[in-house]
Amino acid sequence: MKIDRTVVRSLALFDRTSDGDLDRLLAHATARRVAQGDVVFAQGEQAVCFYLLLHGRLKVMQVTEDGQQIIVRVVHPGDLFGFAKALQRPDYPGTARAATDSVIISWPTDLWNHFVEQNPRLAVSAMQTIGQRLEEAHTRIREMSTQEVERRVAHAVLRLSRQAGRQEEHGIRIDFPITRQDIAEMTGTTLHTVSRILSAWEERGLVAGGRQKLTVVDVPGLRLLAEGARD
Amino acid sequence: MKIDRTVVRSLALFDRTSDGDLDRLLAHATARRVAQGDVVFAQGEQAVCFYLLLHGRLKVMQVTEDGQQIIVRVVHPGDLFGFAKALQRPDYPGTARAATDSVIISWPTDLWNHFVEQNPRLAVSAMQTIGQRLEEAHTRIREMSTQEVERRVAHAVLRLSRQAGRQEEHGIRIDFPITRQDIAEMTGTTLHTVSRILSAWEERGLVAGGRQKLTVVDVPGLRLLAEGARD
DNA sequence: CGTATTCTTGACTTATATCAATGTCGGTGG
DNA sequence: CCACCGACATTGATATAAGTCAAGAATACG
Repeated sequence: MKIDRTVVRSLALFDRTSDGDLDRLLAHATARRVAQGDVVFAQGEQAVCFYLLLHGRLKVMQVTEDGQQIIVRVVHPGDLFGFAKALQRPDYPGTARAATDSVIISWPTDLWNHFVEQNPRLAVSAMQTIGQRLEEAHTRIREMSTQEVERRVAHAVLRLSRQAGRQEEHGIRIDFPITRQDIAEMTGTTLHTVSRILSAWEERGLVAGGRQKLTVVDVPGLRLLAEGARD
Repeated sequence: MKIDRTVVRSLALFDRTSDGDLDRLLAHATARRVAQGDVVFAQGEQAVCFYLLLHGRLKVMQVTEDGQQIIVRVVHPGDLFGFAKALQRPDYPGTARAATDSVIISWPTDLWNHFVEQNPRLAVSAMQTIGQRLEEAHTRIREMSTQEVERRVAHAVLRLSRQAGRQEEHGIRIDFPITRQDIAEMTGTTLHTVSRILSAWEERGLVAGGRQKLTVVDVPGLRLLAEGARD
């Protein structure tokens, strides 16, 4: 599949990369379409490639030994993912599955160190990307340690509306199919609790739900909840 | 204060750094002693320096708007910390406090990008360091999402005994002063619950406690608990 | 249409937080 | 050197948020 250079060029990751360097990077890259539900790589697999999402959405999941599942993160267009080599790991720590039809680029992992060493500015960019991800993880830890479930869910939904929201007539619609179960796995709770919370919010006119759909109707109202307003 | 080059040389971070490069790095560095309880940098402060811990232990903490505190991580000798610039942040996201008398090296933040760009192999090392930290964070998220408090505490204690343990007559002693409150803030629970759990463990001969002290007596036993053995 | 997900809702249980009181250690200063 | 004080720890009683169990309804899809 042909790589659309204008799309790649516009990504923040390559802000400071020269056209020449970009060409050299793309020379070794492969683009690929993945259909909704397809797995890009599975937990425990040998890490043969690292990836960049051009279009669509992916969910990265982990399963624990006892079969419990959590969503580690949602991959948005422009995000690097599956860079196990940066973590000194031979295998992928999670499974990446397309939440909607998507387009990805991949490189062989062997090239990671090479690219980073040849291309220090890219190294800085990549490091900032990972750094941001680390900060997100710490935010999540902080929320899970100190906040009750409803606030955590409120934060998660607001984050999704920011990162994957599309303005629609009645509010901001999360632009990919997402289940209550997904939200539960993102916030460390159960689908039952999420369902109850969303029902209550719908009652109060904060959101509008539906099967695998979610639209935030009243952003300020939700934000108030997220910031921990008492009653 | 004079920098001990042999100590620095032995760190994994500089594995692949040449002697010449190392000299150049250290030329701009400042070493400093910090006493127990001292703050190296505070949450929200302008990030003027980034640091490397040579000796001792630090706790990195965050306080939420509503005053709750969590321990983001424990810094061990050889760890980089306070590299806010890698996260594109102007300020420190947390507070670093010496848990015991420590020795640190610092560099001005301005030099971070410079060093990384001049020194691609260091970039790779640094990225691996951050990557490992990311993975630790994900582990913590996974544990908080899926495991009950006792298992989380067991994991936290085992991790500490691995990273900061010193073999003693009756077991592996955590080699810096640590309170029940600290453990609570590391696992997202309360000091009461931690106290109850540790008392129960002491009863069963798994650990030996004491004021700001903790010794793991029966590692396999604790590990069994951590892995989630039913009764 | 029927079949399979996804979602809702109610009743019940339980882990863990909260509230409250008391105990103990270890350093400081009189 | 001893007494006292503040920080840390223990432990019981009670409250409650959220999980579990169970059943059914709605929606999408083949």
